[in-house]
Amino acid sequence: MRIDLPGDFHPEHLFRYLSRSDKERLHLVEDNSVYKWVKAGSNEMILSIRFHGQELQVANLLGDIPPEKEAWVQEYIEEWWDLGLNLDEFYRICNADGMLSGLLETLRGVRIIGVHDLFEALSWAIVGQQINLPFAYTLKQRLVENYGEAMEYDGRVWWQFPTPEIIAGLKVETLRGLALTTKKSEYLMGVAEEIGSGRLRKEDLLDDVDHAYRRLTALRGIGPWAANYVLMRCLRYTKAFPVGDVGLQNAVKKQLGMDRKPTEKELLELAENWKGWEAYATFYLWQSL
DNA sequence: GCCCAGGTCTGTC
DNA sequence: GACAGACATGGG
Repeated sequence: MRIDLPGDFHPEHLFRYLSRSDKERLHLVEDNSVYKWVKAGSNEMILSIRFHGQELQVANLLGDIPPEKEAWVQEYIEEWWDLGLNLDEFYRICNADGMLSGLLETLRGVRIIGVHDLFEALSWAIVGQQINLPFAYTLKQRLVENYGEAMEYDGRVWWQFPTPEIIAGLKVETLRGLALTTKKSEYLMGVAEEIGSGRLRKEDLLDDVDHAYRRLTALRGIGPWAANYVLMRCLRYTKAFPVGDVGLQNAVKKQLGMDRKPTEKELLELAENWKGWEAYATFYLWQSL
């Protein structure tokens, strides 16, 4: 099947982002294609997504894509790469902003790469707090390879992120053994329990960003940064804004040639120009590093 | 060895 | 509400 791409889409940005760690186990980038093992209800597929001009050619390595699942596949990919969003308003904001206008020259067309699964997004936010990104990927790899489901196909091992049920059933000491801190282990298991029990569901967070923020920050281990990170990457609110993010701070420091990181107050002042598109501004600034 | 890393919680004032 | 200290480990 085929999926049309937005006119300004540049796959090299996507490839760069998806390839940024060799510890990533949840998708594979090779040649001109992206591969991912997905479950659509009772159907399992290894999607092969190939870039061909302004369209994607999508296939299933495990067989055909069932006709009744085509819409699911299209929606899955469009949500993953935010293909359905019109960025014209964001571009106008960039062009009117001294700092962002420069970024637009190289990044135009870049879209926020999403994380479908709420548990995975929250886990990544918890794991990645206050550590460098390479180490965060190491921890994620350990979680996936120890507690995720594996499948062998075509001489490779394909992985699913661990389910909340599995993680909730572990012991703190076990997760400590992966080099997670005691606190992070507790946070992870708490979130796993909350989602696994059905008390926290992604679909309940999609309508109202303020409600979603309150619900997320009520979880132990999820503070303002992590909540906004999840609002941005998983729930796709374009106004989510992880102000406390050190990557964002470093990007602004670099763009403005500052000799120190900007304060939160300074960031909020800059963001006055980005109303409604703070998440995209943040993502573009991340990409500028 | 030192500083920093895609922060959050807890206790104190 | 503001602020300091603890958390704990890896990367540069």
